[in-house]
Formats: sequence, C-alpha cells, structure tokens
Amino acid sequence: MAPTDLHEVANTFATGIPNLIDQVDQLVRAIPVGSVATYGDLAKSLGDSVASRWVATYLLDPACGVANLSHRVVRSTGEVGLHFSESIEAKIELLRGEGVVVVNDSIDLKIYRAQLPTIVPSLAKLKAWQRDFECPVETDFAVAKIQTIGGIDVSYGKKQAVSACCLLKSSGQTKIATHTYTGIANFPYITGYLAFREIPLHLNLLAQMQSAGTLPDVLLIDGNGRLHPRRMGIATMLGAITGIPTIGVAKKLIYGVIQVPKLKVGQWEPIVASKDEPDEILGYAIMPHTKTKHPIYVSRGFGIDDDSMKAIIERCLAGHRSPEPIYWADRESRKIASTL
DNA sequence: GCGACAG
DNA sequence: ATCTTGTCGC
Ligand SMILES: [Mg+2]
Repeated sequence: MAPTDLHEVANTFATGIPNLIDQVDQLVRAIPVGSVATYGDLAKSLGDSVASRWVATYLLDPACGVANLSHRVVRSTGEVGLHFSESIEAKIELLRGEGVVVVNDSIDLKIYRAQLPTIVPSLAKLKAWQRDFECPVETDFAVAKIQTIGGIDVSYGKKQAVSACCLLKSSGQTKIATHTYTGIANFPYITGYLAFREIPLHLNLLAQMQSAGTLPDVLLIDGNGRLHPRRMGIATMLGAITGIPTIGVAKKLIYGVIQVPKLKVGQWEPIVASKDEPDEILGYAIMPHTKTKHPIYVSRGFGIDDDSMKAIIERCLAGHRSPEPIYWADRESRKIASTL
C-alpha cells in the first residue's frame, strides 16, 4: 500500500472544517431588535452546548465581528451578563433602547427570547464523526522495530501558532531533530474538539516531514487519544488520517475517573468512563517522577496497543513531567511562538 | 450552589 | 493555550 500523500490529506482535512465564527455572526445578526438569545442558544444552534463558553468569550471580544450586536446575547438565567465595553450598564441601556425590559440586571426570557434561524449544526456533525469512527484494534505493533519516536505540540503567538515535532532516538531520551510549521489556527478551542483546532497545523508539518523522509515510527501528541467523551481525541484522529501510530499524552484529565486514585510513581492506573463501566479502559494515569504532584494521562491513539504504548512512554520518561518527545516539542514550539 | 471543562 | 515577577526548593 502506497503511503498517503499528507499534503493532500492536509488540504482535504482543512476543507472539511466549518467556520464557526461566521456561523455565530450569522446567528447574532438574526436576533431581532427587542429580542435576546442566550450563549447556550447560540451554541446549541452550532450543534453542541459545550461551545457556550467559547461563544461567550468570542462575543466579549471588542474585535469580534458582531460586537455592535452582542448586547442581545445574555445568560441562560436571564441575567444580562458581561459586555465587551466592560460596562453592564451600557449593555442594559442598549437593550432598553431596543424596548427590552430589564429588572435587577435580568430579562424575562419567556418574553424576549428570539427564535433563531436553523443553521447547519456543524459541531453535531463533527461530533458524529468522532462518535461513529471505529478505531481498529492494533495487534501487530512491534516496539523492537521502532527507530524514531516523535513528539508534537502547538504553541500560540499573537496571531499565528507553531506546531513543532521533535524526533528522538528509539531510546526516547536523545533528541535528533526538530521540525516546525507556523500558520493560523482558525477553529476555536472547545472541549472535545481540540483536534479540529490543532490537526490542520500538525498535518502541514507532517506533510513537510514526509517529503523530507523524516516521519517518526510512533508519534506522541499533546492531548488525548481514546480518553475522550467520544473515544476520538486528537491523537486518535491524527493517527487515523495519517496512518502513523499515535499516543495521546495530556496534563489534565478531560474525562472519566481514575480507578485507583492512589498514584505511585511509575504505576499505570486505569481510567474508566465511570465506576459503573470498569471494563472499558480508556487510558491511564501515571506519576512520571517523585518531584511532581500531578500525573500525566496517557491513552492510545491509533495503530498501537496499550502494552506497546506503555513500553514506549516508559522509555521516554526522564526528569520532566512530560515524556521527552512532548517536553521538547512544547519547548521548541514555544520558543518560536514567543517571537511572533 | 458547586463542580467540571485536553489545548 | 496565554497573560507575568518574584520566590521557594532541589
Ligand atoms: Mg500543547
């Protein structure tokens, strides 16, 4: 089987990513004078209520496309909430000027809530893709044949972001090379959708590395794999579309519970969705060394089994909290991003 | 009212 | 993730 041309994969993937900003702008412009919508209403129209926090963040930005209309978006409690002008009074006056009655900084949503237009529920589509993907179980991964281990991470500058991939020897301890790609992250950060924000940058970088013949045999990614509400975190998705075996390594728990919360250094503790489902192991927590209180959360991405994953992560641990490939990718990407 | 929420 | 100075500890 001929290897996939990653430049092509990068283009295809980028084409499928929705423009959430345009969609929110469209929704906000559709709120009639004298009516309001809630942050959650807008998020649900986009296809997932978890996006409500991003919607709020976006509308609080004076530079957003619809700042002049953002006073029409309020909290689900009816409270007017914050305004980009940093003056709640200004927001209230704008609403009153449009005929909305505001009492105790609150609005009666039963009266003033707008009927929003139906738009393409982009997040619901992305969610369905994550949920319906059936990750094949790998049984042939050969740890002994690994020659290089990669670590990949993104850092953000003023306008642009930098994806860096560091290559280490199979020992997981010696850095061989660093490759970087600088571009723009268009999709916002929304919990559960990190892949759509960072994968486009990673793909451009990996395409470049493919041309140079420097792709790693296994890739550690800053983020989760199977440890995800829909079992398809960024590591799973990046592996599935590139064919590169991947492992997700996160610094915070996004989902699930640690079966045995008593963590000992170097011991792998399974993470499950809930105590009621102890049989489906989504990932593991492991304390990387004595000098930290915080574990790392490791889950398989694509093309690798849990035992091989553990063996590779173990040989990548050194004096830092993160495995060396991730540690270096974080450092190298930040070094460049801080100059942008 | 409180807690959760990858980067 | 980023915004930021000093400070405590190995
Ligand atoms: Mg990162």
